[in-house]
Amino acid sequence: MDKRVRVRFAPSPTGGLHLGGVRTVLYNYLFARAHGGDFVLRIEDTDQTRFVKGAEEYILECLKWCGLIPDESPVVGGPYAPYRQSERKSMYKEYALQLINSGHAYYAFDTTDELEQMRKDLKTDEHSSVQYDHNTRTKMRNSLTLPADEVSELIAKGIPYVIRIKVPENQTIIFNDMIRGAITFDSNLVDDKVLLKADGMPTYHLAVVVDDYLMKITHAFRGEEWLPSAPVHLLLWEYLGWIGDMPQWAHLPLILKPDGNGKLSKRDGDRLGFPVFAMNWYDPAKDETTGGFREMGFLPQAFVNMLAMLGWNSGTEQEIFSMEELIQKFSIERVHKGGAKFDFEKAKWFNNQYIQQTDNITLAALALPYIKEKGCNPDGDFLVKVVALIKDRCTLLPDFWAQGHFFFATPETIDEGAFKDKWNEPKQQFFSSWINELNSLSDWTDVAIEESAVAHLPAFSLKKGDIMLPLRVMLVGGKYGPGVYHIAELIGKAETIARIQKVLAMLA
RNA sequence: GGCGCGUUGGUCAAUCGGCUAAGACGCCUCCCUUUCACGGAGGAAUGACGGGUUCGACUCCCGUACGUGCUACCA
Repeated sequence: MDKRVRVRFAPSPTGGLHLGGVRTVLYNYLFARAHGGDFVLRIEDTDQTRFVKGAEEYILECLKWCGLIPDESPVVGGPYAPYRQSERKSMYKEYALQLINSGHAYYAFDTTDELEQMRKDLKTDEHSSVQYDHNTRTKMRNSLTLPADEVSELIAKGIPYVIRIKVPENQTIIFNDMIRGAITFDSNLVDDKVLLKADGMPTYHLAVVVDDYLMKITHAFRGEEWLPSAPVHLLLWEYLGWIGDMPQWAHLPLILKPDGNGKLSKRDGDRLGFPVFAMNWYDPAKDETTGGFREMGFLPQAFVNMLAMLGWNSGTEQEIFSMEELIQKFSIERVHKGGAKFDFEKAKWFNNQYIQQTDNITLAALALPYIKEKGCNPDGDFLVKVVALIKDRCTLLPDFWAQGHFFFATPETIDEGAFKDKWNEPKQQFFSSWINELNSLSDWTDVAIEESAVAHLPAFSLKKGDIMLPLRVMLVGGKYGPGVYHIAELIGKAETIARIQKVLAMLA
């Protein structure tokens, strides 16, 4: 008896795909999969002035990267095509007209200037924002105030008009939100939203309702910023005679700035040094690129997992979930009501967790581009060994270079300061002498190298601890990295000796 | 200004009337490691505030404060 579950993600192609957007997709996707339903992607490109070329392709690519593939979309099509609202333009007017005929909508001929004037004139200290509603519509030029013949004359003459919804007076509009429960609005405070614009395109308000109906959407999840316009949508479902088919709503909490207040925006990312978009976004109009999580070195699984936990949790202590587990355990009812401040440190922690649980061969392939970018092209098996050794200190993919560059190339800079004040003659002599010993070492393993060093130390009255730091800096360039002898083993005999000699020469 | 939504440590958060208020991130201390990291052991909340209801409230109700969203022929 129950209808097949159908959900949708309906972005407008105006720019990069924001964290919050991806999370909305994710929750939609998880819900659809959990219920054996369909996940559709619908492009809401009704505002031609804000349309950005390439944005749609970018969104598709983001979804692909995240593994959130729609079942129906402008590219793969589907039974309810087209999936771009601009291509559905002709469908909307019919419904707007239907609303006019039933008395729930009307034509309005007010120009932008007239609207502005009205808002200015009626503005008071108490009401800083005046809306076009049951109160003001009687003072404007519309089919409610104008004689019928004049209205048809204006239309016949091609005078631009919009169609507005006629919001009823003194009604309480109630609807149930899957996350927030019952939400109540006073219809007197709801304005007569434009449904059909002068250019013939629908506004979001008409388009969502018509398309959700036509596409048989059963559950509509969207950002909390839509809550205030929900009563308009509700009224539309009712007036169009579709109320029985209205989807169940869930308004998702906002993702907020880590510091200060407000919604997280692209600017905050730039300012605080972390991405806000899923992938790099190039804005052709401004000729600038905004960084994304993908390019910063996040694994898509970690990114998705992190997003899932931002506003939802399973009620257990588990934080790491595979997509399959998320599908199984996610429930919209457990989504938080309050907005969450985005914490980039926690995001990085998720990535580190995924790096640790990824096998070294896969990891080597993921790290390789970042190493090639620096001009090195290590052998595959060698890279896998290096990855195994340094992965626990890597959080983002580029860290494989930062933490392992000395495996692929001789360090360019040497942090002499790290050991120079304790450098002395015996140490100088030890290293000069020891490299000869190393040269004849047949068993080149970390254990053998260490044994060789330990055996050679007493002759110079030195202890193991005396040479550890200098040796490390000689091989690595700084005070970091895995075990020194292990590094020596991996970079090989010739390179080890060469690096020691090089620094010795510098110090002489 | 109006309306909507929210409010548990710095952050994400568990708790759905019994709390000595989980856990994670981050931070700090110590251990391990003669590097760094990992790992291990610890440290830090008078549950925004004020009233109710109740044997008992972080949990329910009301008010206040604060935050946030909307208030376009943008979504």
